[in-house]
Amino acid sequence: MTKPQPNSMDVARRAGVSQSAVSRTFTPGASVSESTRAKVLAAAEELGYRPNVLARSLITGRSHIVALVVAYLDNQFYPVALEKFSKAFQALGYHVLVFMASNADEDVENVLEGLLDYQVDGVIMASVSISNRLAERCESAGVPVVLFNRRQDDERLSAVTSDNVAGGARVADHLVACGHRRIAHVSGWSGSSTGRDRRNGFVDRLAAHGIEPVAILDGMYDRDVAAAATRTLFSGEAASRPDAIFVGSDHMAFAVMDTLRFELGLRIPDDVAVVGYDDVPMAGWPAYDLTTVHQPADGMVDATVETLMARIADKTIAPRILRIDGPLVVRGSTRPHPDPTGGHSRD
Amino acid sequence: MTKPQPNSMDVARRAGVSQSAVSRTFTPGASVSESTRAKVLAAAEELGYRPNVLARSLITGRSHIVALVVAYLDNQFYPVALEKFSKAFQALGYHVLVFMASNADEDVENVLEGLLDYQVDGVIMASVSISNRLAERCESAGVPVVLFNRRQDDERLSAVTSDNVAGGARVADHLVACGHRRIAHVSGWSGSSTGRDRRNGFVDRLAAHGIEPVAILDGMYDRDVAAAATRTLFSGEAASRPDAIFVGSDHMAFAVMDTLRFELGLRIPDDVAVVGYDDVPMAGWPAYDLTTVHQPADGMVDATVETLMARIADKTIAPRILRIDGPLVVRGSTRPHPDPTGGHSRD
DNA sequence: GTGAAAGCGCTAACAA
DNA sequence: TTGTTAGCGCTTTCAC
Repeated sequence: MTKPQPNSMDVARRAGVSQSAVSRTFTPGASVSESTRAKVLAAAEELGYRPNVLARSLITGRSHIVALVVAYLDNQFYPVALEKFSKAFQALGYHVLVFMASNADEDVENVLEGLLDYQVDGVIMASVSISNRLAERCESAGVPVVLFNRRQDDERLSAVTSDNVAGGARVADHLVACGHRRIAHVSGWSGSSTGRDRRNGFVDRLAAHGIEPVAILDGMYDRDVAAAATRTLFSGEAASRPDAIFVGSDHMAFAVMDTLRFELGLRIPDDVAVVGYDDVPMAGWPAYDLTTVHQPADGMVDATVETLMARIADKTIAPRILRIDGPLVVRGSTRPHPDPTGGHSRD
Repeated sequence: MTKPQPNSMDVARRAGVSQSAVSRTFTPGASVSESTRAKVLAAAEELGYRPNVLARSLITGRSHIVALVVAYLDNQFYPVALEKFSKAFQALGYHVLVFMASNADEDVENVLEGLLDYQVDGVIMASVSISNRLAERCESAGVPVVLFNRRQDDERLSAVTSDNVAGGARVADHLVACGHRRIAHVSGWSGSSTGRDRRNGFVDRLAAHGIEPVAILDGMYDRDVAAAATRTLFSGEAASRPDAIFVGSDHMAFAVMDTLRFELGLRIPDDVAVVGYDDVPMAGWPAYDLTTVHQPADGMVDATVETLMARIADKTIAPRILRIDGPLVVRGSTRPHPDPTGGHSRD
């Protein structure tokens, strides 16, 4: 049952050629005559031979393995991205090795060691919560890194995000256009660039409309924290309560909506409007029907893959920082005000 | 910036010992004196040396890589499982290489080749839709396989599932106890063992109660198909419409509920009761509050990991087929009938 | 175009 | 306990 895997020498013997002829047959750019190539292929087929990628990587220095570092998969945006990443890399002859990591310093070390141990050709950091040091240490060890859905102030690191500042601004415009004036924000983790950019874009544009948010609470990208924040928003005087909430991610927005409807008994959008960020598939499900900023996962993944592959091919090229814009998708969790109090328009 | 990674020879020179001493220091069971060990560790630390896992695997025949083959990550059960798998393997010094695969024959070949190319130590098939042949060919190539959340009639393959037959039966009991008599089933893909087992357990137990389902439609584990099935169920005469639906997975159940509420204008559970299967986190969210059969993901993952590791350690051990039972979690999508027509009880 | 030979970084006998 | 010596399976000069 357990046939030992044949190696290139077995194939060479069977084909009546040298071992290097076998290697050449399986090396894309190498020079082999059609006849030997045919003999080798035939022998390989009969024996069920496939070159050992690991052995090859020893000599070429390319493992054809890419690491994906991610903190959690609760937020549907990440599994969706993971699926796309895996398919994209598979099509390029690469494969994705998964590393789960929290913020803990200990984790950072373990993950780093793992990355280096497996000689990964590149790293995608899809987590918002992993320490910055990790990316820097990978780069300084010669392993290209691309940050996905986050960026750092460090300009030496490649990063692909949506245009979070513009997205936040777009939400502000929309809520104002809907006639809202008492607006709250349950933000993404303020330790993450993504959370900060969305908040800043939102708050600044609100200010341009002459509006200050009634409250800004950090939702930590966590359902429970976001739910608690929602309760806080509605615990005070009636006058201080928001009539619209911008939530820093769809994942949290669902928790906010659940709390609003089922715990506080409020109607969406009649009593409170809600806007999210990401446009994960679930946002389009009728149960939520959430107005949200679309993050173009396809485009972001493609850009990330391309950037990483370029840096793998040539480590000397300059890092890229890409911002891929996405539209606001208006759904049923917000409703244009029939008679906007202030008549503010979008520009 | 790009320091070349040091190798064991560099460390040996620096520590003033032989290269094998370095190897021994990093090989758990090897015999090294405390003094050389200390010297090696110091030198390694200074140089930032870590053994190359790939080179090691060439000689040991263990890559410390496990493949996870999966078809899609839409169904929340799979990302949750993936996260647990990755963490569990990381704790054991293994890592997960992801392979996305559809049913297509072409995919089966590509995935198989990928698995063999990377010399993975073991394979977890978490997909319900990948061809049976793949698992068999891995095993016959000497790569241990464990099926996750599915099984095959082939007794030579290890498999870990929940007790799908018992789970289906439990749903039948519950719906009957709730007083329902016009019961429909939107099943999981009938090409999958999981889909068939749940259906059979359900239908057989219903029969024991003297009830025949009003309809059984294959939902293919797909939201759109399940939604279409729901429309079909309610397209006929009022008398032929179900007052309860058992759906073969939570993922489909959400689509069924959305269709029921927002397209057909029906109330759950008043007009129609709905039961799912899996108990993914979302099933507990108030927006759905879905009665469902709990699949113990933790237990299933642990059992799968353990089974796979055992077979990696000793390929001659017999395959295990494990069924891990989970309870029915009753939530708001079903309601006990105040006055059950037939007075059927659960046993 | 082809084979011989050297080595990628490591582990595992084998002597010492 | 230690160093020396063979490889693991492959790619890549280098002569031919």
